[in-house]
Amino acid sequence: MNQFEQMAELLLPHIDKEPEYYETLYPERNLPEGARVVRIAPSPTGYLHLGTLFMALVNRITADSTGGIFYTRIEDTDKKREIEGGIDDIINGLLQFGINIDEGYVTPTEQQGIYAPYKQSLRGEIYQCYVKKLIKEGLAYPCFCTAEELEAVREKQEAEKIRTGYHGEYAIHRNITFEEAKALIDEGKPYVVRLKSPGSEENRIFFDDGIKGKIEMPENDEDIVLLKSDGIPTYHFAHAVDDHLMRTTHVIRGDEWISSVPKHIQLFRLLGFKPPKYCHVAPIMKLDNGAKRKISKRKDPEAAVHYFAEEGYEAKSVIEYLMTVASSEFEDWRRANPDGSYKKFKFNLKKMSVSGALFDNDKLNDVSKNIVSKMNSDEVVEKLTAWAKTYDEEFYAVLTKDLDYTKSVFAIDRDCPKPRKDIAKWNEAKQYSAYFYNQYFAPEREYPENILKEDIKAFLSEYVNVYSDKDTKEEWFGRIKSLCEPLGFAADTKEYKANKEAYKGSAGDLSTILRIAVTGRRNTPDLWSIMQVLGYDECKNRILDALGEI
RNA sequence: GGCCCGGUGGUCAAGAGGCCUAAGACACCGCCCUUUCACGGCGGUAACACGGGUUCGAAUCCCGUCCGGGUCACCA
Repeated sequence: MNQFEQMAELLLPHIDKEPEYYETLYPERNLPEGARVVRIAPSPTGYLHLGTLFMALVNRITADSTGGIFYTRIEDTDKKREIEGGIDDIINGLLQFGINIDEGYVTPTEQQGIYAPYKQSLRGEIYQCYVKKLIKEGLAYPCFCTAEELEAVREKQEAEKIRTGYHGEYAIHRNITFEEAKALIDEGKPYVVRLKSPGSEENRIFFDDGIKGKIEMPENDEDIVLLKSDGIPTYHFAHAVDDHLMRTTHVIRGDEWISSVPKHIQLFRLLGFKPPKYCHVAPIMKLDNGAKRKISKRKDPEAAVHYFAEEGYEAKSVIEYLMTVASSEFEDWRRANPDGSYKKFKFNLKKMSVSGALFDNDKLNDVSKNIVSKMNSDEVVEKLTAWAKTYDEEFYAVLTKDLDYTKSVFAIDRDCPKPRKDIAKWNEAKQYSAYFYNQYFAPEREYPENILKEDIKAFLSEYVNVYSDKDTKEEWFGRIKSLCEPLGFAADTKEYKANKEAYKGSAGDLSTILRIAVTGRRNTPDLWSIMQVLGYDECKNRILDALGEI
């Protein structure tokens, strides 16, 4: 045994498998030409985040567009930051947004696929096997530096204005001998295993990013950590081993990773793996006091995807919006395919924006209003009550007290060719429908200023006598018209516009008065429908009530 | 600071040297439709960061400046 082989046995005596074992255990995939194998590799350090959802979506549609595979892999290599329930939240969250998973953690508890396990904490021996190989080849070594020592080196480098990091002559343990290592280990000193980087800053590496195009960078010369002192791999190393063994073809991830690509490519080469195609996606940004910045879990409520559910956005709306961000071609496609599933859209990574888009709430609302407007009233009530049940119990009780009534409320101006678009999210529904429920009906009747109080009073008191809930819409409006002339109002709008001086107002003004009397608002859907839903007694009471106020 | 990436209306963006007198969508404004509000239709305001090149011709190619963003861990 040479020095390196001795070192390998010293550090990883329990590893008895050769890489070939895993190469055959996890064979190449048999997929049609062009099929892309992609993945999302979340770490359970927090709740499902908008950025993660977006990344999952982009991966999902990449797989869908190429007949490939989308899998999940849990990167739980950081014990310190892990939170309880993190996996559940992320996987369930994706599922709730309709992002189905082909392989890996298909549900929070169920793994699927032959490349299992899909959780890094369960793959320790695999990583160690490859590390052992590297050590044997003299490409990795133990480093016994403490955090303090590393810090001291960095300060020195900063003082001397040298590039910081564990490289070259600053890589203290780079040439450690077997004997030295053994002595330190016998003393019980903790250590990490580092890569003995053969790279040089003088060399350039090139790669063709699937989104950003050609990128050139200095080669990696840092002796990066492969195995942490607890024997768990770092992201870099786990990425190389897992994405190779799981036969990932395209690594689609946030562009904060771009600067690590030289490390990753080096790792793949040294390990004898073919690097995947890297596709770096720009993050979703947020405007903060005039400055653009990456959307942050800590500062922005909409960063945690829970926010959208709480507000009452349909998962579909959020996805639809994210699709418009993912591809500028999507909206055109949507116009051509108004009812098709977004999954049918032929997504092209190259068309993605290279710089981060600002999260646009107006746009989300617009997209969402369109989606809600396409729902029929049954669907609206079903979704709305489901939302209210968990986020607004009181409203839920009000809505479900008489479900048929609620359905008729939300059927107004809806099950028709030109449905209204005034609800983007369910938490707006209470305000929208308040005057239909006496619990919430608190009218502040403000009549148009150009109409005299006495005319309002006269009209309302006349109207209450002729009002019938048996009228068709035409008959109903006919009654309002018939009250016009006697009160000095124009029955015909065109006539009124042509000859305003001759009248106190028009039929439109009178129906506005009625509207205000009945609903307390000036802006409502079709008044006749509203009065039909409210019913004769209620309408009459409200009109009388309004009359009493004047 | 080093290394990367980027900069077209308020926002998202189309744009690959002449089709650009620069699309489209959101937002905003106006008009039409109309019993209100919406919906719908029509129209409008508004942009190639700046400076040098290259070229007959530049939003597009090159250089510089400025401005944004990312990254420099035993985090991912």
